[in-house]
Amino acid sequence: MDQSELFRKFVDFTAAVHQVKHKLTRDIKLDSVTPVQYGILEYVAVSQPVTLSDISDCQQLSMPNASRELKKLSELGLCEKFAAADDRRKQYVRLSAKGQAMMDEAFGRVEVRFKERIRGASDEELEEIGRALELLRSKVFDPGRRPDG
Amino acid sequence: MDQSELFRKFVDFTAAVHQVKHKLTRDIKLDSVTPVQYGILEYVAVSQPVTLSDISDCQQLSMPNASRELKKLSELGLCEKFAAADDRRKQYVRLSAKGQAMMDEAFGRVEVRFKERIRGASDEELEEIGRALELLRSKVFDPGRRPDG
DNA sequence: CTCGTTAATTATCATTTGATAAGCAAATCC
DNA sequence: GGATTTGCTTATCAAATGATAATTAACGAG
Repeated sequence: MDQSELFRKFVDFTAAVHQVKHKLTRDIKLDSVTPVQYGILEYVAVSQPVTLSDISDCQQLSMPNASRELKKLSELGLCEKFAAADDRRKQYVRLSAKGQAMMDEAFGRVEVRFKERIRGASDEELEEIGRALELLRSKVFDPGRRPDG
Repeated sequence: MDQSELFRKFVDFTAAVHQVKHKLTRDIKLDSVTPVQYGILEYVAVSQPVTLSDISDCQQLSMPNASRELKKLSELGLCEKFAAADDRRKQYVRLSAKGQAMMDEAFGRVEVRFKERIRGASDEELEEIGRALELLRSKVFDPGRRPDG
């Protein structure tokens, strides 16, 4: 397997991931929350607490736009901001109880679909899948990875 | 590894894939083409020839919106439509020479970045990565997969 | 202390995107 | 052969998103 062949697999794979993820989550996105906002909530849910800058970096939003969307989410009562102890410029963000409940419910529904999707896999296959996820995560899809790292 | 643990890995993994893909392609998207249009071009490039309906399904666009965006791409000289021989209602789409050249160039630039990213991996690791991609592709991320399939 | 930098906010604007209604021609069904 | 369905198109509207400039407050270096 040379690198170019691997690249073709990579392209194909990422397209498939994107499509499958979309299928699993399409009608999950609660009303009153736009797709971008849902992405933010998902990110906060997994990585909280995070700063505005984290959101901006990881969700590829400019700071002004991230700030705007977060303000809306706060107004909806789904997120809370609180000042960082160490640096008073920073705003940490976490889900409110309401936001947490909403995301728990959303993840729960996605989880059901995910399980349908892997239904029929043996224990051994599940192990295999888990190992493959971790392998790719560490060797290819580690967002922090720098070419010279 | 139980299914719920696997699900958590899955969520984490898809987020990472999304983020890495974005990093690899962010400033690739040529001017004069919007992100949605770039997505269409990428899809057509990989799967051509495709029908309007295929694009609508796979890029999650309504038919009217898919039609509109494709019209713009045609006007830019990046795509060509041609009637299907069997069914005169259908419109097949493929890249024009110009569009193909543009996508070749775009993929080429992404490929360079991808190779930087996996630089340092041994031949054996590349094999491993390739196998992992295929495994996940077939067992988890096959977009066509039906729960009862 | 001052200067430059960082984190975030507000305001504003253009563009992109999503959604809907209406229409047409070709295919399919009875 | 008339009704229905499919594949696509056009037009239009509202909403979401992206981009920019200007501002504030806090931090950090010298």
